[in-house]
Amino acid sequence: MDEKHEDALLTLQHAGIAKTPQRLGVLNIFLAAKTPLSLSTIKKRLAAKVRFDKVTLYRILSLFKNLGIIREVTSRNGVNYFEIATKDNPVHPHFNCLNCGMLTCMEPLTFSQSRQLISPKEDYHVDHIEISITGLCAGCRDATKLQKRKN
Amino acid sequence: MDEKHEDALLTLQHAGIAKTPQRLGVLNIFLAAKTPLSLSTIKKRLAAKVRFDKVTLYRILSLFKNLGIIREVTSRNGVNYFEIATKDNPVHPHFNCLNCGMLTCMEPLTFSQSRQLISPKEDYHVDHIEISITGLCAGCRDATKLQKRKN
DNA sequence: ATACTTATTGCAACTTGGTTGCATTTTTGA
DNA sequence: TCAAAAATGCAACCAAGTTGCAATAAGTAT
Ligand SMILES: [Mn+2]
Ligand SMILES: [Mn+2]
Ligand SMILES: [Zn+2]
Ligand SMILES: [Zn+2]
Repeated sequence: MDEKHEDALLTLQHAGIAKTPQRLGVLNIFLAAKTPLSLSTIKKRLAAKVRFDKVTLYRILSLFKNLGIIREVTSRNGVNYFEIATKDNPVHPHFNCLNCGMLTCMEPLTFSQSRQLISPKEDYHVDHIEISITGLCAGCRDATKLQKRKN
Repeated sequence: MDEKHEDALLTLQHAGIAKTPQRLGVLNIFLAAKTPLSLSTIKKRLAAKVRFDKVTLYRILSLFKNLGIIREVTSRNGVNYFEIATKDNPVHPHFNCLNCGMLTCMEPLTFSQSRQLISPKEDYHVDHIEISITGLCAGCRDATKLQKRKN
């Protein structure tokens, strides 16, 4: 039996929701992913596994998000990304390449780092802090250098 | 002559683009705003001033953004917000109330604060760091307390 | 295993946000 | 004031996401 498939089954079982092929498919995609996934990416990968309607995918993502199985990662271009939200994958900053659009996960902040971010005078109840860093990834930066050399 | 109107005129002049009523209208709305504005808010406020088409508004916002007159502020719900990008209004974190959706501007980070956020090993070229904090604003927190007391 | 109940999916229709091409109007600058 | 250039408005279009409901699949008790 597939290792990932087992994890996916357990997750749905623990959440107390039905184990449908579509949900297992989505969950396995997240479990295998190393970066946050856009909706279109999920759609493509899921299509290779199981028959599904776009409405179903929206509902599954919304359900998983509400159950805390996945979390949403906001990005510049308004496209929504998602990633798995397990205990060993706490909230962390993301790097967003302006050129290729790729999102990569960065190391989570330490407690003292995150405390520095909040001005103590602000009397807000903080739920969470999202940090997103934009720039050029290593690949795109090198490509740009080559480009410049050519010109 | 209106003070803000004057600022708006100068901004367009400096950018070297035509001074149309629609652009002046949008600019004055931004100059008067204390928080980032959503598209729908801008639309409403502009409609009270001048006749315009939605296409025009999209084009103006896109133009202003490219010229660096305004900047985009990403938010949780995928709705795009914009704020004026003058020298005395540098990039800064935002607080986003989960209950009422309100976005408020926070103090900009100091250089040492922002440097702490980047793990030195990451070989990315950083363009800018966006910090967005979610939680409950003072008003909504109090309302929640009252709610709880009632129950 | 079967039958019943409940949850989930697929489909179609619709809403909303945003884009494109082009004719009309406005602004600019001579 | 007038011609050239720029910006706007309009209509048509596209894509993303939502809703209601009937068909189907999963859970559950017998
Ligand atoms: Mn991540
Ligand atoms: Mn701000
Ligand atoms: Zn890149
Ligand atoms: Zn609030």
